[in-house]
Amino acid sequence: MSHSNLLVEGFMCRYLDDREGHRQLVAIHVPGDFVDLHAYPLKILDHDVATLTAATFAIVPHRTLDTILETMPALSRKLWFSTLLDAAMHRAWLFRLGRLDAVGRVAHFLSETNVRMQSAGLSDGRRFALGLTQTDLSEVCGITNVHTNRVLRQLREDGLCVFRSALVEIQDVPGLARRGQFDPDYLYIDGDLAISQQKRALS
Amino acid sequence: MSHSNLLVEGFMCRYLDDREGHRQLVAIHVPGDFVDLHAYPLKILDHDVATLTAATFAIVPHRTLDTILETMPALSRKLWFSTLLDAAMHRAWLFRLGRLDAVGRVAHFLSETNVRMQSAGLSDGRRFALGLTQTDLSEVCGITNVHTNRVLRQLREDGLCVFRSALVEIQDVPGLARRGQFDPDYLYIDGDLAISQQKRALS
DNA sequence: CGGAGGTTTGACGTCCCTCAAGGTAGGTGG
DNA sequence: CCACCTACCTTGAGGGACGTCAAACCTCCG
Repeated sequence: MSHSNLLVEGFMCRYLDDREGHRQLVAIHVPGDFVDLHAYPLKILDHDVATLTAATFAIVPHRTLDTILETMPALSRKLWFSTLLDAAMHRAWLFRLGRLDAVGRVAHFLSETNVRMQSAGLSDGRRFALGLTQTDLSEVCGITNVHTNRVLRQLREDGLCVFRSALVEIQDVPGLARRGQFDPDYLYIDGDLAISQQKRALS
Repeated sequence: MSHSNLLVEGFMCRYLDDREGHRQLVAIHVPGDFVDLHAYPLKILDHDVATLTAATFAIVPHRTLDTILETMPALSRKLWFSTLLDAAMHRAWLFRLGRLDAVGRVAHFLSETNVRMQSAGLSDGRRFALGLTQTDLSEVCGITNVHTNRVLRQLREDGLCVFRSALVEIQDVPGLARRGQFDPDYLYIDGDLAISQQKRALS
C-alpha cells in the first residue's frame, strides 16, 4: 500500500468479516472523507474497504504524506485530527450497538448520516440519497436484514423517517434523533473548519 | 483541558452514557496506555473517562506536545500511531458487539485483554489480575450483569476461562479465542515474540 | 421472457432482558 | 467478637425482542 484515498464521489464502507463471512460495517464514507488515511501510519490495515456505489477518488501518495509530516506541522495536525474524528465516530457506533435496540440503532445511524451528508452538501437537512440496501443497513446496525425491514416499517408508521432503497427522507428530524439518542457533538462540525480546510490543502 | 494522561499503574476506562445514565464502555486502559492523548487535537472530549481501580498517571502538558509536533516528526508519528491503535481496538469492539453472541463477546474481550496485559508484562499468557466487576464487564459487552454472570458460568463449565472478581485465568487460550473469533492482528504487536508465538498456538 | 438482487411478510424458536429473591464477602462500629 | 451494612455475585421464572427459515413479490436489466 503506497497511497491513501480521498473519496470524491460515491459511497464507501469499511468492514470486518466474521468466521462465516458475514460483514460488520465499521464506517461509512461520504464524499470528502479520507477513507484510509490511517493506513499510512499503520502500514497494514486491520480491516477491508469496499465501495457501496460507483465511486471516484483522489489518490494521495504516502511519499506526499511523508513530506507533509516532515515540513508542515499545522497540516499534519489536521490529518491527525481527521483520523481522530474517525475514532469518535467509532465510539458513537459502539454506543449504538451496545446500548440501543434495533429501532434506536437505525434511527441513530440515519440521524448521524443526515448530519454528515448535510455537512458534505448532500442533504438539505431532511432528504438525501444514500446508496445503501437494507442489507447494508443491517450490517451497520448488527441486525438481520429481515428485522431491518420491520424496523424501517415502524419508523415509517411512526412518521419519523422513510427509507426507500436509495432515498432517505426524515419526516421528523428531532424525533428521529430522540429515538436514536443521537447527539451530533462527536462529529465536531461547528466552529472547526478543519475538514474543509484539509480537503483544500490536499487538492 | 491543558494536559493528557499516561497511565502508569491501575486500570481506567472510557465510556458514553445513555439517556438513563447506563454506561457503554468504549475502551479499557492498562498501564502504559496514553488514556486521553486524543483530547489534545480534539480539544473537547466526546466521552467520559473514569478509573476502574486506584491509578497513577504521568501528566503530559499539551504545551509539551506542541513542541513535539513542531520539532520531532518521528515522535509525532508515534503519537499519531498510538491513537490509531486505539481506533483499531474500537473497530474490534464494533465487531464484537455487532456480530457475536454474549458468550462470544466475553470470550473476545478476555482474549484481547489477555494479549494486551501480556504485552504490558501483566499476564503470563494465561492469568492476570483485572480490577473489573461483572457489571463492568457487562458495560463492555453490551449485556446485562445478570446475563454476564450466566455467560461466565458457561465459560467456566466449558473449561475455557475462570473469571473470579479480579482474577482471570484462561484455561484454554486457543479455545477461548476461537469462541470469540479473536485474531490479535489488529493490536499491531508483531515483532514482539510473545504474540507471534501466541498466534502460532492459535492456528 | 427469464433471471438476479432486493424487499416484504408469516410462523416459530431462542437468546437475552426484566423482575425478584437470596447468598456471599469485606468493612465498620458497637 | 459479633452485628450489620454495602457491594457484588448467583439463581429462578416469565416475557419480549430479535433471529431463522421459508415463500412470495417487485423491479430492473439483459
